[in-house]
Amino acid sequence: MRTLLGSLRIQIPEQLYVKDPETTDLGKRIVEHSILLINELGFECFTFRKLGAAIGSPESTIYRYFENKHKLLLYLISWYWAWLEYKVVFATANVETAKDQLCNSIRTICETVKQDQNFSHINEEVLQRIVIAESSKTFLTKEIDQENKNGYFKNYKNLIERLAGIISDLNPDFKHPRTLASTLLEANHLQKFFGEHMPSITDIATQDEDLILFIETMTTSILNYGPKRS
Amino acid sequence: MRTLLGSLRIQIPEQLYVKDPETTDLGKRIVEHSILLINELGFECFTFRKLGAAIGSPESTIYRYFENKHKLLLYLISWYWAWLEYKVVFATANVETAKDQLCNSIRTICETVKQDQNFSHINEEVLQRIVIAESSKTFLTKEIDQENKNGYFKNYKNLIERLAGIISDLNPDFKHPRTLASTLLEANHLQKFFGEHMPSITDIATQDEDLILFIETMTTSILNYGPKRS
DNA sequence: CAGTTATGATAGTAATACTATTATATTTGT
DNA sequence: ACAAATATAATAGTATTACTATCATAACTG
Repeated sequence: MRTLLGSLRIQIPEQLYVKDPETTDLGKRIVEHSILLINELGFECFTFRKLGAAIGSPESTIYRYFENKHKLLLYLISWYWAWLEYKVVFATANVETAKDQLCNSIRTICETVKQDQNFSHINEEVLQRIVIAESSKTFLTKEIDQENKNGYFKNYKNLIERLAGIISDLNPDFKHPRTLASTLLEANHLQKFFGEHMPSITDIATQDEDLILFIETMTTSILNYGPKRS
Repeated sequence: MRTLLGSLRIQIPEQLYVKDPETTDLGKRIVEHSILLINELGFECFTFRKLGAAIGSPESTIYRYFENKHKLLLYLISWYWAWLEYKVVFATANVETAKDQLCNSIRTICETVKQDQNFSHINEEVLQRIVIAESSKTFLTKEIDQENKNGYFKNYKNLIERLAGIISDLNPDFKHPRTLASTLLEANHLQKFFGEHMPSITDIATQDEDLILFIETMTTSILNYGPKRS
């Protein structure tokens, strides 16, 4: 992933920030420490004041980069979706069959991120934990329709679209490629969270393999079964 | 459903309230109007002060029934899970095959609630909308482990356990009945939400039938495919 | 080196999430 | 029927949050 992060820039909808944090050291420090602090405190207890304290700047400075903490979260989660989409692109490049492409994509999505590819100021491992615990809060709001219209969820949609494309390649008759894509993406988060915090309602170990098996089986079986005119 | 609500009481973990709201008129008014107000404002903008204004009582009175708005939400969502479990029990009673039991359960879970069975102070139709948009906020918090230990999610777990039981009856070899149960339950919410607010990433019409078809197909195909030693 | 821009330091405001106090109803026991 | 207990109303107060505003200074830019 070194080359990826070295040469390609993760594109974030510019409506999500006031000033692009990638353009300054301070901006990068804001992003870097917001990830650590949201993970540590949870989004509800996270405040710009605390973030300011963590980086030694007043909260008013952070407002020059992000309008509010909700948009900062949207920014971080958007970053993750774009990053994940690139990982999926790489994982499916030069792969012959759509079946293998889908398996590789699922594996990419479900694999717990390991720290080692962390060359930028963004700690992807911690960011993934934020995505698992906080990402649904970005859209489960009363402002969803307006924010969706504003393009805040573009990167999420792109990822779903890409997965749906692979699904359709594998089975062009399948009627719900997008629904399946978003279901498997979110099921991954949900089950990871339950595995860690409500183990009694999971049958899945905390290792990745078991969850990948479930999601792979679910996906391939619905695609095999779905169009079969029996 | 008349008899159900008339004779059976929905059991809510008593840790969720300070004083049982079912025991007084005021308590019922608090519950009734909290449902309407959370639906109207969204959970973030909902406050005890506004709820007090809606029922003509000071906010301090509401604190005598619920410790805070998070616990009030937990109470409402718990109520829904218990209610849904009873609906599943009725929908599967006297049904011969596990296959039909599962189909009836899925139908019960996925059907959009219609207002007519609203005999109590609880408007189940509106409550279902709250469940769709807000229920994941009950567990996606930093306090999850403690709250889980305290039994706040008992009713949710009961429902998952019941569904998992039916799934296991249908296919005793299937390794992930709980995971499948929680996945289909939450996928239902997610897709209903996306269908209404982010239609571009769904292939599912806003009618129930299409979503039920997807979830039924997903469930039955993984159960057919899963254990098949091919 | 003047002018712009970014940041720091500090203050202020309305709203939120409570807690506390006291007065007044209402219910309950005898 | 009346005292005692309890529930609710009315009101006030506090720390924190989510901002907004102002001004000084530092840093970069033409």
